[in-house]
Amino acid sequence: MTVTRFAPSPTGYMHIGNLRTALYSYLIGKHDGGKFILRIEDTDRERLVEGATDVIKSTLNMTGLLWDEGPDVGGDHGPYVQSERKEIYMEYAKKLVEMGHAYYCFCTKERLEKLHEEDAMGGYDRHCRNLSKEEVEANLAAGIPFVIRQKMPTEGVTSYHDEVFGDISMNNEELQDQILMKADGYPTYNFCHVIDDHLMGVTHVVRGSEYLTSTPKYVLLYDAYGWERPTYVHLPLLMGKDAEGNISKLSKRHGAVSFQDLVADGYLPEAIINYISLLGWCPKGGEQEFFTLDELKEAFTIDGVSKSPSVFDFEKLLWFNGEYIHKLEDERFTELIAPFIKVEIPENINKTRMLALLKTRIAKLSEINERMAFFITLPEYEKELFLNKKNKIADFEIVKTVLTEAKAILTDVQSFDNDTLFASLMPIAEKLSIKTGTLMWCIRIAVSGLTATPGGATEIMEVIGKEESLKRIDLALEKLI
RNA sequence: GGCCCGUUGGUCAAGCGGUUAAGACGUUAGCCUCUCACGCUGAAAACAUGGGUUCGAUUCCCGUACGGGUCACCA
Repeated sequence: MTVTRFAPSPTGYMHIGNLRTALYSYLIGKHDGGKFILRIEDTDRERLVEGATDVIKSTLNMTGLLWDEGPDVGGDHGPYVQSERKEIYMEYAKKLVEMGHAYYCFCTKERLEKLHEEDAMGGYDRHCRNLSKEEVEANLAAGIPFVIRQKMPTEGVTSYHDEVFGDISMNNEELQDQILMKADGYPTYNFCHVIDDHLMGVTHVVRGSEYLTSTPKYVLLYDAYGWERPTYVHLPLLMGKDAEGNISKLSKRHGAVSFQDLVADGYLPEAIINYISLLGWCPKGGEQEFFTLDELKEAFTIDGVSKSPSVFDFEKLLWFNGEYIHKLEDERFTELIAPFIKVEIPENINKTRMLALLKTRIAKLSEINERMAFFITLPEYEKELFLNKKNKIADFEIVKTVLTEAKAILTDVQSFDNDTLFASLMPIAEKLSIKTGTLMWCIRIAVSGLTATPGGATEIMEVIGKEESLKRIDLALEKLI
């Protein structure tokens, strides 16, 4: 059975690139009915951010990436928070020392810093690699702080297979004797993720391609313990493009790049998931572009994952988001939009009708206030707004006539709904021998103060009601005098 | 700098030796229409580059250029 995991470290917000990794990992796990594990990698005690784990969990919950094992839900391989597994790592590290694949290192930070100053790319000089057993015992007994380092082979080549990138080989001389256990007794990522992945039965390691060149070191660890290597699936990076057109790893300088930023800006989780699923992956045939999470589970295969990095395109996300919003049930839309509405909606406004008009015209929820403002307050406008070449309105006489006629009719209209309004006003066009467009153009501007509006004149009047409509027409008439 | 990886329109991308090189976003010209939006019909726009291999390379191999990643007591 396929078992995948998402193993973030709780250091802050949920980066969109991280979310994509979680998504792909989830999809690979679930594609053929396997398991998806959530593991919290909190071994860096200095970078811990309070509440970050909750952000991770809520993001996963909101997007539907539910984990089968992990915090809150438990499982047979817990605990799923690395800080609670501390003893396990030390035990395995010591075992590795005994087997001759790791060693104690007593070098001070100062010495290491000096080494770095002398040669920034030189790495550790393996000073403690060949300490005698007696020296080690003595140092340990004296309580000198230590770390445990992996003993890398100094020659030869280490190779592994990656499902996306193919075969990767590294000369062993490139490999550093990396630290497995830190002086504070916590393991490094380089070590504990291997232990955990093995212990938790992870079959597919899915992560960003920044790990491509360090994976040989991990593979060596599996080999040292005599464990079966997992299947590696490295994902291409997510990039961003800045104002100057430069492309680099997606980061804050490119805008809102955390899941919660996007949600706060009015993007729907489903739209975000749909969009990022297509960033670096393409379904067989490459045609379908709308996917629910279930459809993604069905369609997702590793051979559709791309090797080259992709640039995150906010324009296209916006388009996706608009599509998702437009397809929302009115009721659901009303529910979702509520927290974004920052103003009091007056009594006269038919909120249901207004939201229905707006729903199909906004691309993200945060646009709502700006888009509905004219319903609530008539914008300031000059009478010249009525002039329009296409409708052959060159002077204000026709506008005045139309509005006067309209006013007379509207005063007597009982039911102020769109159909009735339209039917009642149409005779004016006939009487004056003007086109529907011309007729409505005059009225629409009078009741909206805008040349482009969501919905037509009669729809707007339905929203703002009889009293307000007449008031706005009167105001227009005054302007025209 | 060493090592690793990548390179199809502005962006996401299909393609897996022979194609008029799909599709989507964006841009743009129209149509529709009660303006806008939707929808519909079009348009412009791409195989980084030089060598091979082959009857034939966008596709396979090598070099070059460009881009990215990585070399931490961070993950």
